[in-house]
Amino acid sequence: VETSARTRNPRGSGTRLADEIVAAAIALIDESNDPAALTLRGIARRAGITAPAIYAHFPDLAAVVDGLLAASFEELRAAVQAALDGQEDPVAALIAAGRAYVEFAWGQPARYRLMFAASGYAPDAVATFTLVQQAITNCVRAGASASEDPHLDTWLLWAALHGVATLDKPERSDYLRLGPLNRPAMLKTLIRRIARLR
Amino acid sequence: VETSARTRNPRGSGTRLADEIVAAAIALIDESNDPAALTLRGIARRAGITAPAIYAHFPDLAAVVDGLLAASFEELRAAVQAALDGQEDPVAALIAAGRAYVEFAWGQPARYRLMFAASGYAPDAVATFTLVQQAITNCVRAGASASEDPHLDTWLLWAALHGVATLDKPERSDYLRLGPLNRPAMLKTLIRRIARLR
DNA sequence: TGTACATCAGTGAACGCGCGTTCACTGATGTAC
DNA sequence: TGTACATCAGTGAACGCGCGTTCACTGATGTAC
Repeated sequence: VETSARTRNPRGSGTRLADEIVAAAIALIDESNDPAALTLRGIARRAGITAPAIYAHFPDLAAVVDGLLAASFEELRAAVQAALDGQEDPVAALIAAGRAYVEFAWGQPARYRLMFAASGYAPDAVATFTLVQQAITNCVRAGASASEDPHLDTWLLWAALHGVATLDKPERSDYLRLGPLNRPAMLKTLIRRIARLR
Repeated sequence: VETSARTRNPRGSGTRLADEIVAAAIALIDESNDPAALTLRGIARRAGITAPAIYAHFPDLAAVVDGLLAASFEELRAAVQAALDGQEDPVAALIAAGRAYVEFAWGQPARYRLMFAASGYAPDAVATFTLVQQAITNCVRAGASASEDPHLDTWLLWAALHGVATLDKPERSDYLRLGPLNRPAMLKTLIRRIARLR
């Protein structure tokens, strides 16, 4: 809830409030950790405006959510890209990319779930998929992976990362009586086996 | 929506309507494919009773959902158990179990998502986890798996299956431009690599 | 066998709430003269 | 430089809806006599 009065945007502000609305939606779902909290009125409250003001920028609630999803997929892609850029060695790069992916999901679990619960997510995910596929291909070229089908193996790896991302919220794992598991090492093992790293 | 008049349950019916209410909740989420459809009024409509009648059997909506979750985890465990029982060879058994797990999720995706979105799911999942761990251990004993830590590998496999279960709804995969992937073979490959089958 | 009655599974009306969306409006800002 | 005015970002009240939950009740069923 915003207390101080909002200063109204200047005349030709164009998409400025639109961006603020999407940012408010992101903050709302990330902080409440509950996709059901994503209501038009809730977003408006978070943005410090009244609900009808949103209609000047989006036709309806679904359009705001679309904006949130587009921004989130781009954020995910950028996180994976940054992880890849930070490593010289192709194996280290692939593992860093996997870790970045999972950490994005752990960092904002409700938003991540929403991204992949929506039925039309795939086009937005292709860019990230391509990054991972290229990372595996780089491992193969360097002689570090025995993958015979990087495309298929990217798919398998993606599915596994998605599973870790959504199943293994660290605070839950105690219930599964997993003992003192070493999470980074586990993730590395998973990536090594699926991507057939040597 | 039920049209004909319901015949009222006999006197000492005990948990009978309670079971019918849970069954109605399951039918509702499975058919609507939308967790938001799980409302108390919706469940009552589906069960052919009025909403207040539910309160004689459950304290509130959350209790009905708890009943749905308990029944669903038992259904999942039974499906995996049945798959294991149908195979002599331990490797075939493990693969059949993985397939049964994923098919349960594909068969009722909204319900499966709800099962693992709830924060306290883990105790209910332990029984199934134990089955898979035993299946891997059987492979190791038969000399068919190189796993050195079946508990850890069960965890990795579970996460991967969960990822396939929730990411790879078949009707979506075309968006990801996966081409004509052979799903059963993919799943088998994934299980083989993670469980280190020979 | 027949009748009065207690039981209790389920009903129907009502409540307050937050929701998405609409509509007429207000008032600060930039521009024309 | 000063004033009238058009623009338009955002407001406030209102709508109908489905929700969870409450309450007093009804009426078929089983039992006591």
